[in-house]
This record gives sequence, C-alpha cells and structure tokens, in this order.
Amino acid sequence: MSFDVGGRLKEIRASAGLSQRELAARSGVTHSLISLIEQNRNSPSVASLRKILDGIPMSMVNFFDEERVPRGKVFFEAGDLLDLTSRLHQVSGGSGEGRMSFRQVGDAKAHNLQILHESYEPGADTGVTMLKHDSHEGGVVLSGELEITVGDQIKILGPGDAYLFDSRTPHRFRNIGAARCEVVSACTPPYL
Amino acid sequence: MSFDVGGRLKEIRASAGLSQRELAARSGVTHSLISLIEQNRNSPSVASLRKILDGIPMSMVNFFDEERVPRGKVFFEAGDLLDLTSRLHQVSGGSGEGRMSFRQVGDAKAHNLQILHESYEPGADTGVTMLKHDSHEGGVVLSGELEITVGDQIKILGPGDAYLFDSRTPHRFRNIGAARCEVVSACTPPYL
DNA sequence: TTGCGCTGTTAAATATTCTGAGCAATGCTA
DNA sequence: TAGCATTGCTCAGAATATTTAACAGCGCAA
Repeated sequence: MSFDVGGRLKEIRASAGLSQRELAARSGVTHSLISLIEQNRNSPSVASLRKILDGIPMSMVNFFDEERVPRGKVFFEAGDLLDLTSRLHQVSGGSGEGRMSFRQVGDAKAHNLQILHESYEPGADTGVTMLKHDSHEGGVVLSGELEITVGDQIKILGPGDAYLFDSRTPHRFRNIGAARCEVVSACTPPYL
Repeated sequence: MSFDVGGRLKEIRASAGLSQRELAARSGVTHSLISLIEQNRNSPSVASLRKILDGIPMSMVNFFDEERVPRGKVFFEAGDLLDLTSRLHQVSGGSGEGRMSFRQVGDAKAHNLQILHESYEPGADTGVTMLKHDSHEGGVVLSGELEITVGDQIKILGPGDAYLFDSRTPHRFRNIGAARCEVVSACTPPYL
C-alpha cells in the first residue's frame, strides 16, 4: 500500500516541465502547498489535489493509475484488487438482480490472463440474457453455492467444486442459496 | 468537472451493505467523518479517503473511475482527457526520445472509436522499432511539422496536412522540427 | 563583486479537516 | 407503552492542511 503521493506529483510536474510556482499559479494554490505535498509532509485534501491536477492538466484516475498496477508488481493485498463491478453492470444492462462483485488481480492485459475474485450475495444473478464472449473461463467455488448454466447444462456447485468452459457458449451464474458465494475464476483474453 | 465525492462514497458504501459506523470501524476513522464527507461538508484528505476505501475495500483508481467517463458524457474539457502517455511508454519500451503526450477523448471501448489529442515536442520519436497493430488510423496535423513513416513511404506533414493508413503497416512518427507539433488522430479497435 | 530572477524550503498564522460525545429518529421486542 | 439497538446528523475542540511571508541557494548579467 501507501502510494507515494508526493513523489507522484513531483514526477508528473517535472514531466510537464513546470516549476512549483508555475504549477501553483495555474492551479490556484500556493507554491508552498505543492512543496509540502511533494515532501509528503501533509496529505492534500481531494479538493486541493484536484485543483493542482487541473493545472497540469491530469485526471484523478490517471494520477492514481500508477497505483493500480505498479509495474512488475507480483503480490496484491485485498484492497489492491480492481473492482470491475460497475463496468460489468453497464455491460449486463442491470438485468442481473442482487449484489455481486468482481475484483481483478493485477493487469490482465499485460499478462494475457484475467483472474477474478468474485462474490455473489444471495439472489445475485448475471441475468436472463446469457453471457457470451470470445474466451475461455474456469473457476473454483470457495464458499456458498452457485448455480451455473452453460449451454443446455445446469449444475449447482458447492465449496471445492469447479468449472471450465468455452465462453462462446451462452452462460449464466446465479446464487440460489441463502449464503454469500465466493469464487476465484480465470479467463483468457479478450475479457469484455 | 466537480465530481461528487460524497455521493460516490455513499453509493459504494450502500452497495457494500455497510452503515457509516460499520465502515468507520473497519477503516479506522470516525463515523462523523464519513457523515460529513457524504454530505460534501468537507473534502477528505487523500490519507483519510484511502483509509476509508481500504475498509470497503476499493482502490483509489476505482473510486475515481466513474469520474473518468461519466456515462453518456458527450463533451470533454481539456482536463477530462485521459493521459495515455505512460502506458504507451511501457509499450514502446522507452525507445522513443523526446517528450510526447497522447490524451484520449472519452471511453474508446464503449464507442469503438479512439480519438487522441497528440503532442510531440521537438525531437520526439515513437522509436526505431516500428509500430504495428490490427487497426486503421488517421489524423490531421494542427501545428508544427511531423515526419510520418508508413511502410516504405516517408512524408513530412505540416498544419492542415493529414494521413490515413492501415496500422498493420509498420509506422513511426517523429517531430524533426523546432516547434511543438500537435495532432488530432482517430483509430479503430483494437487500440493496443 | 552586486543585483536580479529563479529555484525549493521553512515558520507562524489562518482555515479546514477530523475526532469524540451527544442528539433525534426509526424499527424491533417485550 | 417502555426499553434497547440501530440508523444518520450536529457541534466544540483537537489535529492537520493551507496560506502568507520570509529565507537560502543557484545561475546569470552588469
């Protein structure tokens, strides 16, 4: 953890070719603030950081993007996983009921391998509109129960059970149990 | 601009099924702080926000990700463009000399169209190792001069000049002039 | 050398965030 | 109804971020 905010700011300010005072003028903050932040002597408020980034200009996402997958990173704490939930909701059109989350390990593109830690609350459902994409995927159920539909096959998997199939076959995941269901899965590119 | 930090926190806390007090306990901050932030009555420090997100858990990038392309967004201010420069440097292996920047308009994937605002400082070069990818790309030079190599053709373009080619043909961009060169380009998927 | 303009840093004053304790409202059980 | 456990909100004071103003170092020109 503990991403180096000060170092990051210094880095992007340098690559923008700006002095602390120049950036301060553009941003509407004082140069001392920038100095203190770059030395990690204080932790800027989101409001201040945004002002400063607007002077570069750079988005918040891009500022913290380095933090997402620090090049060559091998180990990831729980908080480091990238939450894809909202994106998948856009894709499935919100037809899926119940809460579920999909959190990705590292940079899938860079490694040509997407590994997800998935969680399905009771009732969670990827939706009647079956999923289809040009990949292969598999996984292992850790806890709870998950009903998986692949083509014309339906199976309920419990802890220790696993699956592996061609993602071009229409598929669907549903937690029909009373407990949360957790799964670790993998997928070959393209991911969707 | 002005992304709703409070609303966003409220939203993700709700979808995690946590009360202010529960999240506070996990995060190591007080529930009052979470209350104040959610009402946008203060702008949390980066340190505080990170603590709170660790209790979800969620990464900074993902927290601000919604800000990147607010669904259905049509207009983008300069600061809204997504800076891809660092990613491209990883790709080209840093062989390119001189500074250049590539800033993307909106969500290329969602629209199947990548539009970039590119900037090449004098001497900037995409590198001797020619670029190749499975797309088509084109663009218009706004200012300065740019030497473009496509296959065995070499051409120097100035303001108003344009290009369009199959990206599978090895290509390279170089600013051999004395002034900064700006280009607006477009690319079909996949982008790299 | 002196002086100017720039760089980044620092101390003290000010403004803001953050904490800790308490409040009101809701829902549930007896 | 009372009693208890939730929920989220408020406010005074402690802790921290931010500003203001000044300092020290460097390069360059007179």
